[in-house]
Amino acid sequence: MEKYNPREIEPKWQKIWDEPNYYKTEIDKSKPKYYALEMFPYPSGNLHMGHVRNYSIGDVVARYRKMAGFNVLHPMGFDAFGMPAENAAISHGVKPSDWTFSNIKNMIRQQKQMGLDYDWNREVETCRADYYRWTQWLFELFYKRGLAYKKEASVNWCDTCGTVLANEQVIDGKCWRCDHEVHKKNLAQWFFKITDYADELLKDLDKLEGWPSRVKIMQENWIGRSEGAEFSLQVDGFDEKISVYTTRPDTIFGITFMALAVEHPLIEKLIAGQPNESEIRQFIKETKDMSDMERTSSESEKKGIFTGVYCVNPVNGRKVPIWITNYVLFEYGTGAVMGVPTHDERDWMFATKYNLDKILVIDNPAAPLELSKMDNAYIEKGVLINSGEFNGVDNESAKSKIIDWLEDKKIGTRKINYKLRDWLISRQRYWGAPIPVIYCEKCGEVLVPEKDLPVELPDDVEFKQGALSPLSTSKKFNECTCPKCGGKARRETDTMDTFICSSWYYLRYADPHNTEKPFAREIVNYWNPVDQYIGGIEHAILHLLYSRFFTKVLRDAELLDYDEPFTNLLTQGMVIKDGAKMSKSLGNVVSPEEIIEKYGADTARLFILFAAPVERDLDWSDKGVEGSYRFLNRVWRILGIFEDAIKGGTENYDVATLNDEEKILRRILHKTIKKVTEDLHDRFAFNTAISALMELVNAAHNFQDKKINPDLAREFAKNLLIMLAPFVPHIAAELWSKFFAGDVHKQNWAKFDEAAIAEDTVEIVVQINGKVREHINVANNLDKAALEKLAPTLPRVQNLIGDKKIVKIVAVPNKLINVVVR
RNA sequence: GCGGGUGUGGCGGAAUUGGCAGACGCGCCGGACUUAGAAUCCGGUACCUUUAUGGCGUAUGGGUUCAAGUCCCAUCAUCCGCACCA
Repeated sequence: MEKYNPREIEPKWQKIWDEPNYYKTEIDKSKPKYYALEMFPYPSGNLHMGHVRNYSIGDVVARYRKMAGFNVLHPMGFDAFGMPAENAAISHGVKPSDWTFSNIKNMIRQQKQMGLDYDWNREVETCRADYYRWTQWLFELFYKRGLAYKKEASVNWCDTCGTVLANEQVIDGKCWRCDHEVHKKNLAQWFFKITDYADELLKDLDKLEGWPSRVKIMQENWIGRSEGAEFSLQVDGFDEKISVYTTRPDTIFGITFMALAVEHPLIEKLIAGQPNESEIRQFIKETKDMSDMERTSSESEKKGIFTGVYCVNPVNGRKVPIWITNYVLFEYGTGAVMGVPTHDERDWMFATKYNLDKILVIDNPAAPLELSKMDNAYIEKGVLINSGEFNGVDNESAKSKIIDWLEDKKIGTRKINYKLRDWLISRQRYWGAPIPVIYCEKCGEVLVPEKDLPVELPDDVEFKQGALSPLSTSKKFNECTCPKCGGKARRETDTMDTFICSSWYYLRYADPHNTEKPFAREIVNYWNPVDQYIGGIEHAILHLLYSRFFTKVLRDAELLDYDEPFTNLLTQGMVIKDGAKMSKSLGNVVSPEEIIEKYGADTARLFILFAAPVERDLDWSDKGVEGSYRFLNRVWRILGIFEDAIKGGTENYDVATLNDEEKILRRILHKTIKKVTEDLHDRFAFNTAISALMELVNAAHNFQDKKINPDLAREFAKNLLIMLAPFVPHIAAELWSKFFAGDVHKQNWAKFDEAAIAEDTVEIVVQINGKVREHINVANNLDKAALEKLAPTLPRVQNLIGDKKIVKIVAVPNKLINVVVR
């Protein structure tokens, strides 16, 4: 047989697979369906190793499931709107669409070079009008359901990107894309009301058994549900109340001051005419000028200023001073906080700094507290004191009792709060889906009628760094007539956050050419939800939370009939080299295309799947790649050695004719089938599946200088190639074509023969006091009682025991015997 | 600070349900083939010692158990997420 030459065979098979309908997927109710999906990429222009890892994992899953009898949907597409295309326009004068489409073309070429089994008939590109038409349609659906609204708010603004950002897209006070500091701006913006679904998004995390708990915990924290009470304090001398939210109603009798966020709307009224008004205004200004990072860091010093006004604690009538502070967040709760220094660390620090009163309301029954000796807030459990009729109640049960009492007396109410904010979806950018809204002087805000969708992106726009939305520079885009009254109107010039485009693409794959609606309900109900979603952990909140939200809204709109979009989620680890993530600045980038050129796609795939478990970070090793290449050569060579035998073998043969050595090989073969099947089907343990295949090939090497039974050789080759097919599709297809008819990728998955695995005798371990002292061969499945009887008769055991006494014998069939002596 | 993960040879990793620690691969050492090299093939490779029916060993210290990498408690290291959310 000729030498293994991936450069020749890989393009050969890729050409065959590229024929229009080779991977075409259709609904087939005779088989269980399986939807395997990798997160679609942003078309940056080139695949990186992270993509290679992602797609290699997905390809094994999809190819294996196909062979195992599932009707598999495995599509690919591009998350094609976004800033970089626009930056290319700004700096190189290239049209964003040209830049994007040429990048997509190159990435598809690279994906095909990897031998991935996508159904390209279903490809979606979110920047195409036939896709964003439906993104706009979905926006209108949200609008009609009261889930899209425009309001003026303090929002995150990134100067470098020249646009606003959602809370989820601000990481440590910095922009998720360009890493520049973000600051607050007051702007009228579009929001999606994700908070309406906060409770369900939280509760349904329990349904996601197939998700890593890490991701679920991150989402749980992000949603940030808390239970508490809301009540108001009357402002002394004003006809105003200050509403506060607290999770510690048990400390309500300990309020000694009131703390307001600098943005609190009541402040203007309170400070007008106060002697230190200008000083107060100065403090507010300074605080507002601080960066978000500084302001929200728990490290920063707590500062405040007294308004000169008091309010009244409704539970005990105590008059407490109202302060304006830098540590109360306007966005959360009511923007006002009750100050209980004795039982809250922040309040303690604040009260200490400004010499405010402190009242103990919870005592430690084990070691009674003395205020004068405390240098910290007491935040442990305890019993209420100084709390009227609640004295003596333990603080945990007091929480609920006090809320009941507040409700009874109509002072306050039980309240659930979330950290989750509504999703800010408008972007002052060009390369995105235009928000389909028209502003009419008479009729106000009007949706573009469905029949007029899509609102297409114009091309007479100017791209300038930092300028406002480029769409506002397009005359033909801006000027329009009102769909209601026909009068002069103008269009919304903001586009949608690209995370909206990616919140529903996995639905479009199911029905990608539908021109009547985004997708047909029954088709989506067949293919979706996604059975196995695969991607990076960086989307733990962003994309994965938004998609869950979309799914629930679409379900309520009766467009689909399930609750969660992704049944199982696999978060792959990063590809690192020399201890760091591959990056241009570190100069440790390995180009997938170079590796494929040198060793072939099969080697690249094999290495990346073998080198580490999928969830863990993968250390790139050039030597390791060579090892994978070596293995494929070994496979090629051993089948070459067996060539005549394989061709001369038959498929149904009498196993009894095999000699002992051949029986051992056959046993290893069937054990391997069992192991690989388990590793692929329920564990995604690709690394151990591959190591089992390596062991099998090593075992076959015993026959390199010997004659091998042709029937066994054929059985071996057939099953080996079937098992290799999902991992290394090209070499498997090529070798298969040399020995067998048909297409290896359309074979049924290998089945193991339980009888072949069973052994007559098994080796078990004999321990004395837990230490291995002897290995013996006994009949397979020899029972406990027999093993217990056997142990003391062994000469070695008798020798070692000497005159010590046997206290106990523990026997585990097919495993071990432990003789306990004293 | 809170929450979560991880810690096993020179390296990547295996041990799935508490049952022979180190599978498989890399590297290294030795051998075969070769004029020689490459490639390939075969063998060895945790550590220690008195070299064998030996001891010791899975971050550290303790515990449970006939038996612990695996379970429990504490500590250390490291990575990730959140972080003034009242």
